[in-house]
Amino acid sequence: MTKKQTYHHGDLRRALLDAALEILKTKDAKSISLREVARQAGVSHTAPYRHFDDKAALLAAVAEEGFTEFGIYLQTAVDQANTAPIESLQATGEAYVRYALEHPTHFRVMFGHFPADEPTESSLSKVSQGTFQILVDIITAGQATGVLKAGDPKLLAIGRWSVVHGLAMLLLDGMLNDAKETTENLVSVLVQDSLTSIVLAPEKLHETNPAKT
Amino acid sequence: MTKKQTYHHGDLRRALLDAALEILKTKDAKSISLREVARQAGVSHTAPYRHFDDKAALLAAVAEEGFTEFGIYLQTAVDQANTAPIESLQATGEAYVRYALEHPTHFRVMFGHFPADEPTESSLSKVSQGTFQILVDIITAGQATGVLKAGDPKLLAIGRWSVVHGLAMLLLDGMLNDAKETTENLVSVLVQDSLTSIVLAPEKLHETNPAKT
DNA sequence: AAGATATGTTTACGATGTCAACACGTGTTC
DNA sequence: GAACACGTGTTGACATCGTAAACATATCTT
Repeated sequence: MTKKQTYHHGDLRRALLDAALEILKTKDAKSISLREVARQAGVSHTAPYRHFDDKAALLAAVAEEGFTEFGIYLQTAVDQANTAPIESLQATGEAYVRYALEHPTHFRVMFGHFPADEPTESSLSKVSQGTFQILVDIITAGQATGVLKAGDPKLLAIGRWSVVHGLAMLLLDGMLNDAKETTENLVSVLVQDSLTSIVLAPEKLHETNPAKT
Repeated sequence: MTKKQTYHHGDLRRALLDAALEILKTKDAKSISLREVARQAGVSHTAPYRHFDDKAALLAAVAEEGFTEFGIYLQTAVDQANTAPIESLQATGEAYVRYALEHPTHFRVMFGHFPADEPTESSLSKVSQGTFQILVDIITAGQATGVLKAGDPKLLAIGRWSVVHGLAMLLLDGMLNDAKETTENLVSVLVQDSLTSIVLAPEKLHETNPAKT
């Protein structure tokens, strides 16, 4: 008997999130159902209501976990890259898109459940802000060492964010299916290209191994 | 009697699309229901099936119309702008985001219903390809006159596309709600900034009224 | 005029999100 | 340790949804 046959589950909230993640491996975010999540977790179809206000709240929690994981993913990319801001930006940019492509359904849940006009105070948006901060920090550092151009770091970060987010979305939506290049190449080239708009010495960008002059 | 009380509707397909568009003014794309569309059009709830395979097909048709309208919107922006490629790119970029913000629900339907891996042969993707072509043409022209840098125009277009699409999406998702700037300013500045990566003489970019030298 | 076909309706089914009422364990208090 | 409140899970119900089948009516073809 592997199951603990208690009436109470122990940590149903956790189990429901896991169940949702499991289902997201197979199904689209919009075709997922609360009842299916409950079924997957082995509980009755209304049990989730003891832990989440409604279906949207469950998905918001899934999204929040996604952002946390996503943040770690990006931070890892930064840590593994050269400490130079340019390489960091390149690495985070590629990692951003890679994550989206590796976790397409989760990624969509993450970005599909924000109320565009409400005050952004939820813990969800706090977490996503944290992820965004990674970018801001790199840029601030790059400006300090004079590698990146001056300007409001937040604004510049939004610019970087837009590029990779747009690219990720277009790829997820299959809009770029008939591009000749490998997706990997496409991403690498476009991210590098876009860096031109923030780097002070663009001519260095296209050296594969940027050497000091 | 304003209604033509015929049993047959006349152009129910059209009416259903209009009904869907009408509902999209109020409701989110994911919470729209086929039955509600039928109700709005004043027909029974299964009537739509005489014109669309299923709900997804109806939404795909809505998306297709969106892309057509979107294409006209962008083309208008191009036509009204200076013929110079840089101004055209700036204008299309801003128009892209503006359209998304003015028609948020429609925009989401447009980009929310592509199967990411299937062969892109639907008439929907044909239309969206056409919209994309506007960008490619501008870039090709700009390269011919030596204003824009060399390189595969399609690739460069994807780069432009990514920026504005990402920006639009992030704005729609409310991820940039606490930016200090006006949305309008934000878009204008970021689009202009991003143009650096494709223009040959970036120093000219920041003149408000670029004069011939 | 007659049959074929296109277009709309009625009815029905299973699935879904959510609510209300109920049942069971666990913790708290005397 | 008994009584009880509360947290957590279940059952049952309801309106709504997407969709299929059977049916009805209008229009087109000949």
